[in-house]
Amino acid sequence: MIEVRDLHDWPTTEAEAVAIQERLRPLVRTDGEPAEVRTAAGLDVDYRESSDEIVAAVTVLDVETLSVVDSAVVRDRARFPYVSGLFAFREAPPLLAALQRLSVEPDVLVCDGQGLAHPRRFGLACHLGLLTDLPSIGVGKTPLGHFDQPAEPRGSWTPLHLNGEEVGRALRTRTGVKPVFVSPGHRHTLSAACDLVLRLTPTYRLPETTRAADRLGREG
DNA sequence: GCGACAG
DNA sequence: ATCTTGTCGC
Repeated sequence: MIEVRDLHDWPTTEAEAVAIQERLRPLVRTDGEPAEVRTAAGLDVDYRESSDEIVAAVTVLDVETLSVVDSAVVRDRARFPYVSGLFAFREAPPLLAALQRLSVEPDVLVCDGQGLAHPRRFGLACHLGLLTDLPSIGVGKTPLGHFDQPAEPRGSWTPLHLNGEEVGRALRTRTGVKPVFVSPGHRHTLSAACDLVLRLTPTYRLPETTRAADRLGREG
């Protein structure tokens, strides 16, 4: 079973949330990657009409066949407003609860959002990876930072820069379609993260892990 | 004052 | 995130 480390209290104010990010950022490891990735978890959150109701969905896929081998859904009420840069304080609590309900421990977490591509280098993927101590990566649909357009063919990429640092890549997962934005979360390198995203993306723009979690959250 | 702003 | 029209491609 996935253990969630008790590294911080859940904040009420933005200042408290920022302080937690600053304190935990040095604990993130950006080296290494899983020795072998047999299973990958997709994490996604669905927002309902009240905008206060949120549904966290996690699906574990066999990386070879891309079939779903485990899943969990948690309905909750958001306890933190949406603030760019403080995303995790809104989405992480139900996602962690869903992760704890899994019976299969995935080799890597594929998060819907950024990892190191974050103003304080502590995006959702870093936060979830650190609290579970699992390898994690972020795959965002919208960039946080600046990039040049990668070449048209699938697999092409360009660096994603933020505050003068290279924090991730704009990666073309499908020829002629706008790229996704990949950055390391915890215990994972950037290049291995991009390799994994391409393996999880044989057909569409977004990884099958994310697509499966999105579908599950929409139903449940 | 103006633009930027993960989901 | 969600809303919404038009266009392209399989």
